[in-house]
Amino acid sequence: MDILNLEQLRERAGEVSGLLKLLSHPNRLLVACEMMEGERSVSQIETSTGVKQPNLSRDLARMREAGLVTTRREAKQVFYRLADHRIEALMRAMCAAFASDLKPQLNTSPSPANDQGVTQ
Amino acid sequence: MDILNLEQLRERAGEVSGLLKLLSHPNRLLVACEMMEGERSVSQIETSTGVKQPNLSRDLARMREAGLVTTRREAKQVFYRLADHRIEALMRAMCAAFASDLKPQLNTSPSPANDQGVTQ
DNA sequence: TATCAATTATCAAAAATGATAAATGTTGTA
DNA sequence: TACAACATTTATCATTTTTGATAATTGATA
Repeated sequence: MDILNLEQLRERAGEVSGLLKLLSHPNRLLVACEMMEGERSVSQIETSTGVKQPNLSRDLARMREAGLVTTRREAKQVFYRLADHRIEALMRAMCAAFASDLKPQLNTSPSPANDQGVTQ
Repeated sequence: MDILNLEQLRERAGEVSGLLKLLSHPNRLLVACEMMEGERSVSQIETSTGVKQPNLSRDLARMREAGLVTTRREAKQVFYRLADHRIEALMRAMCAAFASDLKPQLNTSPSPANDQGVTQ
């Protein structure tokens, strides 16, 4: 028995795996990471990630429909952000999990040379 | 700037998204969840998840090749387990993120019936 | 060799991807 | 209003990948 027991996750396997699928592509993962720092317009995301706009828009639409992100329109621009605390928590957890063994920059091995304070 | 900055994740976006892709299918997600509780034989996983063996084996092979799980052979049976602490941490984080707003059964509400102390 | 456990091979159907073109919606301006 | 410019979305297509099912194969044990 772990944090979430299998039975519960079985019920939600489809839902959760659907969300994960949207994070399982380099472009969309970058997009989601970009939004960890706050809301971003489509143009901003296009510039920072290098994903071509039509494909980016389609990816954003999928993420929107899945409830991964929400939008806000301001004049011509549409701003995207991570939908809720669950998603933010997942992103942080992913970063924590996968950053930890790449470079010593996490709580596991305090590196003085690293100026990138990790908040968890 | 967040826990893992975008530049680092960009470098690893392919790698990480590749791992996520393997968790982004209901069957494989269930398989991974099953292994959160310890190593499991292919037959055990087949039984508990209901995934047909050939497809399960193929999925397990992909997870193996991606470094998500490792194996140990004992007589006729092959036992699978999550590869390392990163993966375990990711799974726990996912469960935490997605269980938290479903039912209060997380660290937020200590359940005495849970005998498997969670190490994070 | 017979049996059990697991893997590999094969195939058709479904879905995802990247590229390009066309169509929206919004704002400012004549 | 009409129109142009910008930001975003939708449509379309060929290619690749994934999927679920079935059959065949390998490996280990008695």
